Amino acid sequence: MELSQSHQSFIHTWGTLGGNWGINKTMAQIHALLLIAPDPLDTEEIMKTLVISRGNTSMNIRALIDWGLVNKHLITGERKEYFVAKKDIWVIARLIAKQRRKLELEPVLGALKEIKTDPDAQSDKEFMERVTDIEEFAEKIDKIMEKFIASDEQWFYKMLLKLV
Amino acid sequence: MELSQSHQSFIHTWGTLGGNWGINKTMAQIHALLLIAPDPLDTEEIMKTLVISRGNTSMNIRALIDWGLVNKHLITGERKEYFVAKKDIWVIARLIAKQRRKLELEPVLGALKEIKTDPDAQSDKEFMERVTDIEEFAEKIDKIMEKFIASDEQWFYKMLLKLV
DNA sequence: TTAAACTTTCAATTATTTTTGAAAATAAAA
DNA sequence: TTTTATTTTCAAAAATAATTGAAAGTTTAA
Repeated sequence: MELSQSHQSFIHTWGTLGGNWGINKTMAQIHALLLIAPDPLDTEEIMKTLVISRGNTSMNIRALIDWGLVNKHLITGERKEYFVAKKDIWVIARLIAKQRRKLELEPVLGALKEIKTDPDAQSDKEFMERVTDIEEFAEKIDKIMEKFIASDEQWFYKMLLKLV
Repeated sequence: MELSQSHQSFIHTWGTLGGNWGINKTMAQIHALLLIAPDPLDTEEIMKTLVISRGNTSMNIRALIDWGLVNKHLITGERKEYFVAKKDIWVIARLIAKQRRKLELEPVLGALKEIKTDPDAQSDKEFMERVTDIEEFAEKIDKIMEKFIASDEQWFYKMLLKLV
């Protein structure tokens, strides 16, 4: 598959954004390619289009499937696997939020709670205050994300109306 | 300055979190150290406490000041500069959101708009739909961040009440 | 002025992350 | 079975990012 200029820009943009969001560049680019592909693609085609190795392609497709952003698509009579991306940006955002919450926020919350159990820390008033402030803040962000992840699109738009 | 176990954990945790948030590890660790330091610290003390080089320390303090997370603190009669971190987690969150919006979201919005002007793209119905969906979503996130950045703490708590 | 105190810069080094590609594993077909 | 098609793994290589530290730059004091 030849990529037009605008398709390339899109893949590049999505790749850069991914880099900022804990998704590696190749993973984001494969995702971008599948997002704009009208039909399911196989590994071979993804490799060739993005000019990346077989191993890299395989690993990152796997990751996309783990995150729930991409699904396998089997074509009867064909042996190899094809892949399709979920197209709804709302669904995509929720899936990404879910992973980031799990991989980043939860461990930090755990670590902060752990720190607060240290007797040394407890005797340091200022320090405890700082840790507690941050913990409470992180807890709130966690709650918002939880809500967001479990929500439907309507909730999001209602929220926007209230906010903006 | 000797760091207690809990202080070390805190600095480590904050450093890890920073890594996920576009802030480099050292920058986040210096920030963490200043967050829990009862008094302003000078470059020498930061270097020694975190066991990092002078150059690294200088560059990252500079970055923290650019982001608005840290302020210089001059002591009369002393020649060297001391540094203090803003302690209010609410203020910190807004300052970080401001940078991330500028460095990450805005360029993506720009790129998406650019892509939409390409005649090639405009004739590709599916592609335009995808790009437009993402653009509209990003626009909404941008608006929320703008609101958040300009808001006060009350706004945030009111929002939380509405949401959760 | 000059010297001392302190800060910044940046080329070179070191550490970390990503990618490759060939071999091993798996699965379907003959 | 055995062969062929396809996917996965992972050690080594390449690419990228972070860090050092010594030299250059600044600023203040003498």
